Amino acid sequence: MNNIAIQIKTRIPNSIKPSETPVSRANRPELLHLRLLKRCTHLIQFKQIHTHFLKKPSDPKDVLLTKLVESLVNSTYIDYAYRVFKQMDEPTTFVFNTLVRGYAISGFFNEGINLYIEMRYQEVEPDKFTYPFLLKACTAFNQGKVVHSLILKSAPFLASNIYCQTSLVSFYSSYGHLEYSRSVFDRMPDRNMVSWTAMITGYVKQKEYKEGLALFHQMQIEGIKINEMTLASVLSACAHLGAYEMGKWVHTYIDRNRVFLNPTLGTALIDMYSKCGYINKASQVFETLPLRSVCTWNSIIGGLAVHGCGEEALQRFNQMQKSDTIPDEITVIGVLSACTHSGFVEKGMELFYSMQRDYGIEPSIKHYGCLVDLLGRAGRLKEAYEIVKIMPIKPNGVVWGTLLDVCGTHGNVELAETAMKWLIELEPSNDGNYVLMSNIYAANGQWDKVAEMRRFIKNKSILKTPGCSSIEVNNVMHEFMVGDSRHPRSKEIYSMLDDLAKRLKVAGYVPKISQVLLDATEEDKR
DNA sequence: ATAGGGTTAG
Repeated sequence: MNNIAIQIKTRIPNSIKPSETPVSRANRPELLHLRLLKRCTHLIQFKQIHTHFLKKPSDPKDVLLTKLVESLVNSTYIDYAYRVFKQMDEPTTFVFNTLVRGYAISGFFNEGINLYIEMRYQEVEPDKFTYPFLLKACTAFNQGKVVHSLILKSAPFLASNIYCQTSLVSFYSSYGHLEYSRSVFDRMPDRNMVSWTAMITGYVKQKEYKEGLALFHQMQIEGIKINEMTLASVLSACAHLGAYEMGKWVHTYIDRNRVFLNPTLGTALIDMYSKCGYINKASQVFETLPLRSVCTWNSIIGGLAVHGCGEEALQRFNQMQKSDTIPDEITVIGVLSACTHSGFVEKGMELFYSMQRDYGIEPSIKHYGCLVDLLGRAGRLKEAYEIVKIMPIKPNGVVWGTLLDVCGTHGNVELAETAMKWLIELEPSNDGNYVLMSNIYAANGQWDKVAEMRRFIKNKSILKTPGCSSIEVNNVMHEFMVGDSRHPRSKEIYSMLDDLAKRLKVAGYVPKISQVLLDATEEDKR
């Protein structure tokens, strides 16, 4: 840590004591400063060089200060970088850009935006680097729109810059405005792999998985190169859709083209197999990965958890800690979920109450949600309700919904009603809650309450989300809704379903109809 | 010096 200070003292004594020997050509202090700057990691080292430089500044002064600002920003010492910046005679576009970037990556978004304003006041011209950085400092849709108009109005020569445009595509999609992303994307004169990937990722992040995959297919038709980032997004779409064939195709592509399975792509692949129901394949991929990140571990642990492989999930958790990977809050959610799905109640509680001490992770509302589920599914409804009552974070709809769900499983109508009261406040238009409550009444034979519930739903005009499922055939995703007749071969499909139902009946399969809403005919329930 | 990536409780 003090190496650099020692080096300054031993290697350039002439500038510490200026009266001694004259500076030789081979020992020019400004070059030494620059060389030493590259090796700085701690703030104190930067300060030493800075102080040393100020005592005997070499010309031009701004050259070293610029380098110093850049190094400080890259080491996230943003406040000190600003102090150095203030000492400059004529800050350049580069320095302003660097500071805007520094503020944006350090989370001081307003400071970043203010610095851009300062830049324009001082009549320093923005360049092609300025706006991608400025967009990183934007924290609201409207701010990004302003930046977009700034580009169009005050820097029209940048409007067709691929970096600025890709930044806009990605900015708009992260604020949920895919139509804006798409309009920028469609107007781009040149699109490369990065811009296509940004647009695909935009769709995937906004849960428009089918559109994301469609764009990926188009990207391939147009012969654009793809890389591991593209494929990670595509696999995420496959995971959410359950598009197993497409996911397998990506895996084959990776193998055939020797795409490097970096931790991100590996994680996406594991998650795809796991969400498609192939937990063994997920484990296989996990084993073969050369590098794993905390997300990789989280994905396999969470996958094992929901597949009911609690023992294996706990083993992975131990293995993870032995491999010096620090668990994060998502890891804990995965492990708690493993305990829930395998009935390890005590183990789960132990983890919950020690997570702060052992891992420095403060329980979030999601962890409390897991705890309620853990106790509730095990039938310990009283304790689950106690947690909801005393938890330090205001319980949200998920927490009350969890409680409602476990009340259904264990037939506690009274507590279910309590949960429902809160859910009417917190999630008034979540139709699933009303259906669940109604089913709980039905299972308990309280048909009058079921009818009351139904009137309530009708009065509040709550729309039931249509049941929807999808299936992939020859790489095309087909969506089906309840009562759907949009498919060109829907008549054939329904007659096939009838046939299947008959054959299931013959085979002794009994559909679970006890909890179907209301007093429908036996036939409809089935 | 710039743009794009994976995992998260009912």
